[in-house]
Amino acid sequence: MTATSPHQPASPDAATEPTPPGRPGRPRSEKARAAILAATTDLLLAHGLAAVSMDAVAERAGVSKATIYRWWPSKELLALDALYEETTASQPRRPDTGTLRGDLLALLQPWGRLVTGRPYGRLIAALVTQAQTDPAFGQQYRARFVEPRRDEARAVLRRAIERGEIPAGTRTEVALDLLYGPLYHRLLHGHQPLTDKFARQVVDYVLAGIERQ
Amino acid sequence: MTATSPHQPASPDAATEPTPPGRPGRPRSEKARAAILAATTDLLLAHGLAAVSMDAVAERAGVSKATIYRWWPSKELLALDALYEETTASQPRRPDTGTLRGDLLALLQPWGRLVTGRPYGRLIAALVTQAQTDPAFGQQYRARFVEPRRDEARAVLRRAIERGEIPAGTRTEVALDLLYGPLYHRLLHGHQPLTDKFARQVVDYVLAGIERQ
Amino acid sequence: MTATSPHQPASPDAATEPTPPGRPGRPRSEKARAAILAATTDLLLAHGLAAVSMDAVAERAGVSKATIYRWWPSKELLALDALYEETTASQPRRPDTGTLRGDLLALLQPWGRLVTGRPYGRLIAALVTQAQTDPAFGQQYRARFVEPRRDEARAVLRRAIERGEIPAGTRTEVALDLLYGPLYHRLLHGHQPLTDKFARQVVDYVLAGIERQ
Amino acid sequence: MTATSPHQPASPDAATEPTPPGRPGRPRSEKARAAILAATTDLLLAHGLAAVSMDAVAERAGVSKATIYRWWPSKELLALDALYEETTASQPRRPDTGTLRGDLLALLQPWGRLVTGRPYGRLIAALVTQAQTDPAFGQQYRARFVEPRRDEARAVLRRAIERGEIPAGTRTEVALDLLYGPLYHRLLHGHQPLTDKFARQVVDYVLAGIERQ
DNA sequence: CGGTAATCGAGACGGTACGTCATGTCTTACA
DNA sequence: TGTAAGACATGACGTACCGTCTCGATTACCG
Repeated sequence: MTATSPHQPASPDAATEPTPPGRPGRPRSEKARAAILAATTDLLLAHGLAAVSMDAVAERAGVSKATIYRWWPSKELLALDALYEETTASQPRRPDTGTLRGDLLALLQPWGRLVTGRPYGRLIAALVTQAQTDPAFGQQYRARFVEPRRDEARAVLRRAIERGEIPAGTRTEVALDLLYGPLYHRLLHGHQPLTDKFARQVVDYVLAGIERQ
Repeated sequence: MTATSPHQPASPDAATEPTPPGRPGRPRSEKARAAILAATTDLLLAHGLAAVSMDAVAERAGVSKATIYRWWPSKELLALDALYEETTASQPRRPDTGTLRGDLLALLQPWGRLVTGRPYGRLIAALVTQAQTDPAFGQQYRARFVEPRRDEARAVLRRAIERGEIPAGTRTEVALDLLYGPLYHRLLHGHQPLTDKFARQVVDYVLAGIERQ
Repeated sequence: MTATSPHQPASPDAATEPTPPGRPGRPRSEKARAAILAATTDLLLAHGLAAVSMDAVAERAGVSKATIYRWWPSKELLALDALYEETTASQPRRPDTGTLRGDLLALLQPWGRLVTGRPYGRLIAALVTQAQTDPAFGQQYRARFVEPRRDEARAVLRRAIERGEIPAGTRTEVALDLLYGPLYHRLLHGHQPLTDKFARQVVDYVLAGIERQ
Repeated sequence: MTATSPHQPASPDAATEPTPPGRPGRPRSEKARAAILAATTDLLLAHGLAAVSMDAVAERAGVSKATIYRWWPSKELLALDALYEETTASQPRRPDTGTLRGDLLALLQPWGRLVTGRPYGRLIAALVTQAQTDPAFGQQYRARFVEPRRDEARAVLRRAIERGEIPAGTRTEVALDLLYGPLYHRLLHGHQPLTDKFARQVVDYVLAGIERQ
């Protein structure tokens, strides 16, 4: 489900281009699309997902509720799109510092800074909550926000194996959870701060674990 | 905030005894208290926190809404109490298997089985979400569900240090996040299953990391 | 369905007293009831039934929509009650002028003045329209606004028969339609004005018809 | 306003010919016109005017909403045209039975059968309602559905005067209301059935009244 | 025969109102 | 004082029409 495909006609995973040309009917208003996403982002970062009501978004965006429902079936998926558009200015990175340690730090530390820099923790928690109840949503959420990070880190680990830096038998999937799990844990539970130093300690723990196995 | 103290009169952290004796007026109905918590637990496990409305709890418990609000200021704190009462049949354990590895497995694996055995993941996500917005609630949540587990694991690590099984300089706080973080990660994000085997792999990774540092 | 009985619990034709005493729960707000009916009457006479939206009534009455729906299932029945309360200050009359002609004029002419004095024609048309679609509503409407007038006129005709003023075999039901039908016709279709003079001409026509049959 | 003239360019009372020839541009689609009226008639007789939404008509007729609005400014005028086309298969009649009573019965009884044979009462009520609010519409409605009947009956009465069957001073306008008023009354209010017998009784009452005056 | 101009289909859009639901507060009568 | 019952203001929900609009495609005429 993306922002640029009506959800009733069920064009699953339609292209993201703003308006497929040469189609009958009035084309979609790019202005409205942008206003809706901007209004959603504002409300999201200011007061959390609970404050995002379709009425509030419609009013703030100067748009009718029907227009929102035409393109997004729920406020959760709307929030997903808004957050995605907001955060994916930062393109997927391909760090290559020459060492595994450098690469992992280049992944984890900027991510930590991003999610602690603005109240994203609140949003991620809300999205995770929704994902528990709505499996389709959960799949969307993971595909956009979780898997890309895991893919990056997995690639980094594989390159280290190819370089002979770590053993070929390394359990990479578990390592991924050991890398991101503690960061999410601190982000969501807040029992301790999520800092660059903490990310470095996590990386060092995991590297030590890898080398000893 | 506990179930047995009216929240308006602000008797912070009042004792949990059912009814302070020798007070004027009609005593609190223990029957109502139990019915409310039972109804909440039922709704919670059946359909998640979103399905817990004060109206629904009142109707199912055969109780008036005012009575619920008399003792719990929000459905979230009500859910917290209900969940606590439900899960704390399982007492805090003091595992002592003789080895650090055995102790950690005795902590993590039963916990993993508990939270995956029933739809607790959904509840934990919802409570974490609420904790992001409401700091007082967050403190309650952590004090009841997060810190006790960390305390147990911290004690286990300390005993291992005293036994000389691991170095005295071990960064125990980080280790705690490396132990529980990955489990929470899989529980909440669901990208991979949370199994006994996974818990064991996590423990082994962390132990290896500890020994190398 | 009356204004003073909740429509869900289905207490058909409950008493009209504002609040049955000695019942548990918060009593109905008489203030809200009056404000709702007043707001409805205002909107009704100013712009017709089409302008009566539940939202508009709620706002104007300073009342929540839920409160309106608790007592009236539709805006049509609300309008019915409002109009009834508005017009039934004028009690059912028992004219007795000594002659049939005088009695009939005493019924028809004031009625004609009432319905032409304010824009009631519009309302009656709207209620009649609703009555066509909703039989239950139609029965309510007739019982409140049509039958009482027919009852009055029927009584007048019967007394004239008892006095020997008109034949015992007079077809009174048809006569009632001949008396009120033309007045409704002019009120609703507006092809000619509904005046006192017209009412008098109708009465004279019908009296002449009665005597010749 | 007729179906065959665009209402914006304001060609008041334009001819009904399908397409004025010798004009630039694509000619009006007769197919669309017929489909729109047919769809409207279907909806009208099946569920009443309230069920006639522009969206519904457009979908059922396989036509775009813009095309409807191009030719009819409101669903009420659309319904008027549809109803007119539907009912004016029955041409204006010129009854001549030789007697006034026969002529009047020849007018009233078929009309009664027509309007009770299908749910026209509902439509007439709805149109009358609209006529109360929109004077221009009211004029259209009367010109098409009310005045023609009155014209017929008026002609019948005048011929009776010329034949010397009734007095020259007969108040014909009032008589017209006495003839049609009761029938409309029963049609719209439904308190008693509108039958041939009732029409006959009305005619007899009025004839008796005429002769006595 | 190409240009002009009116239609038509499709459908997106800003609005308004619908009827329902949950929240948290309140008012009463009873225990 | 505590409780059951239940009325209330508030505000969001998701849907349905309204009347307007912007497209591209079609179909006549007129030069």
